[in-house]
Amino acid sequence: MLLRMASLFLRTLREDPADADVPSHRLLVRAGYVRRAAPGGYTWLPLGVRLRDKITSVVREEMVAIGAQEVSFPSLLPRDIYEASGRWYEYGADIFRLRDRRGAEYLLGPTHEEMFALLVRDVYGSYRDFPVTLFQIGTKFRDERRPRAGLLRGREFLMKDSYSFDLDDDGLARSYAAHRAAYIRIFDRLGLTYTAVAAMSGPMGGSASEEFLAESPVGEDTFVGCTRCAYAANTEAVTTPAPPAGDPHAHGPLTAYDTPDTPTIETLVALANARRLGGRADWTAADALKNVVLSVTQPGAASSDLLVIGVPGDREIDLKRVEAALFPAAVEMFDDFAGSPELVRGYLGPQVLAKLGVRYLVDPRVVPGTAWLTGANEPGRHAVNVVSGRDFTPDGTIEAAEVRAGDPCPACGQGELTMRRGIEIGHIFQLGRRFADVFGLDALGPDGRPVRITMGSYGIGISRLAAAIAEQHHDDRGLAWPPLAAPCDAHVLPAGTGDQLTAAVRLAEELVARGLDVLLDDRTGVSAGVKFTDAELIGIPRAVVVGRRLSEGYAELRERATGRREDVPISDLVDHLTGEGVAR
RNA sequence: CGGGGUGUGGCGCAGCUUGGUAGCGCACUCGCUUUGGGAGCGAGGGGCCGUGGGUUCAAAUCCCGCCACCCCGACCA
Repeated sequence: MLLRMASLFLRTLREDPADADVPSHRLLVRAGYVRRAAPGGYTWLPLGVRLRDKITSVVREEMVAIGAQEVSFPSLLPRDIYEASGRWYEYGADIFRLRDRRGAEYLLGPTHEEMFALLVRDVYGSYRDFPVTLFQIGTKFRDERRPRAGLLRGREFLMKDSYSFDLDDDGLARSYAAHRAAYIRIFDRLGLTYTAVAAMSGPMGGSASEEFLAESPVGEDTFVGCTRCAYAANTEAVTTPAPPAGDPHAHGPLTAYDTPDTPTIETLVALANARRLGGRADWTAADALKNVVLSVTQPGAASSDLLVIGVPGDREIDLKRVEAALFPAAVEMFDDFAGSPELVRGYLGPQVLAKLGVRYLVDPRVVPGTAWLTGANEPGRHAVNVVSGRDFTPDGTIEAAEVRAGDPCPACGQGELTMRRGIEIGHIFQLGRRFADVFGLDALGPDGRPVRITMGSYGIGISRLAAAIAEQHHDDRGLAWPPLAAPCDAHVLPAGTGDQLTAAVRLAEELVARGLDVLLDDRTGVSAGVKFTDAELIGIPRAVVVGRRLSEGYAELRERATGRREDVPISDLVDHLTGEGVAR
């Protein structure tokens, strides 16, 4: 199709919008793709709609290619369905809720597992019907705490979500693998640099789970890779290798010392070395056991429980990892020490927790037989030789400590972990039977007995994908779309006062007749320089400048991404642009 | 939700300290010139200064509340 800039609803901005910080947001607004319309909500302008449609087409093609069938659900959903699955509460404040005129409660769908499970239950009943995979492409709503970075994190966004329904675990594994392969094709075709990492499954529950992260300095996810093997994981999913356990009775007796004014690990270690506590002067933060008090609230619960987590003193607690480990509970740092005098802030040790009935979880490095320097549960006192398995017994282990670059790889044990940042563009996981159990999603088996269906759930944030592509494909002049994401295949722009416009229109029409989408800069009274800068800002992969060599029968072909320029006979241009050069 | 910052024509900003009828650049309209790298000259249109209250003869400017946005920390496609 032909887009004529003389009439296109578009106004490019010469300056960066003040509220845009990340490149994708800045450039998408400046180049006239989107405009902010509401907190976390964006208006898509004609160029943006075309961009979105191109990306959507690639996603749709690959979903159809693995046999998925497209449906479309409403966004306005009744409360009871989400109450049945428990997510009315689990999602908490992240859900948009509203009432109709009769007071009935609704939500704006943040994702649609429940609806798909119910749909399949209501339509299909026989084992012969399965497996089946359905998907939709539609608007999702989440009341994000902090929408940011334009399209990267909105409260209303476009998402492709699909769901597989299988009779058994092997089938689910096959559906999952098919989606994984489809996602790889989608992100490859859209020109993204990305990594699939092991992930926690988040609010949907379930087991096997991977996130696709597009590498970007503005990404919100930190993930790790290994220097020696192919291991990659979200930091929340990183596991800590445990050292071998030792003999709890091979240590000297627990001894408490006065350690005034040592509420932090730093001050404690300094004092322990200065006074040679336990007869040694080589204490480090890693010898101390840091005990952090958290307040844990189960979804829908009115009150919260105390939880103490013990980690080596040289590590911080990573609350994101704790929340992932304790999901769906909400976790906060506990700060009401005044109201709980038995918990001595700065001098807390695990020795008393069992007596107090407080749950105690430890880092996997705190194995039985390890001896620690830790609080003595009195202001200004610490104890040495506090031994796990002798002086305290944890209720279990938890991945709560921060992950650091240089940590050993949990997969190969040889390499070290490195940290990178990425934008989550896709998430796939094996849900299992959680929703099928809730809604009684069964198929009648060949033996006449019901078989519980197992589900997979797979998402791609399409509007976020547009931003992620922009993040990876731009320069200081503007956007530079990969061919399959670009709103048009070619940008034709006349530069000159003579017959260039006529020739450019003719060329554009020929290209359109050959199936290309063409952006034609037929604006009059606009200097060539303006057209060039706008073209570079908008970022169509290839531009044809019909200019000063028109009289010789030549036009200039420009490649946006590389900056390559070449004079080509106009008679050859159509073949040039429609030929094998255009990746489909 | 905690910390920091900002709200003035469509966009980017000045004006606020020291109250006195709102200004610059871009964009937009008209005319002439210009036309391969964000053109020049001239003439124009457009703003209840985020919002509500207060102080004052008088508030963009001072005071209080609220709202929104951006950045940094706790969640997710």
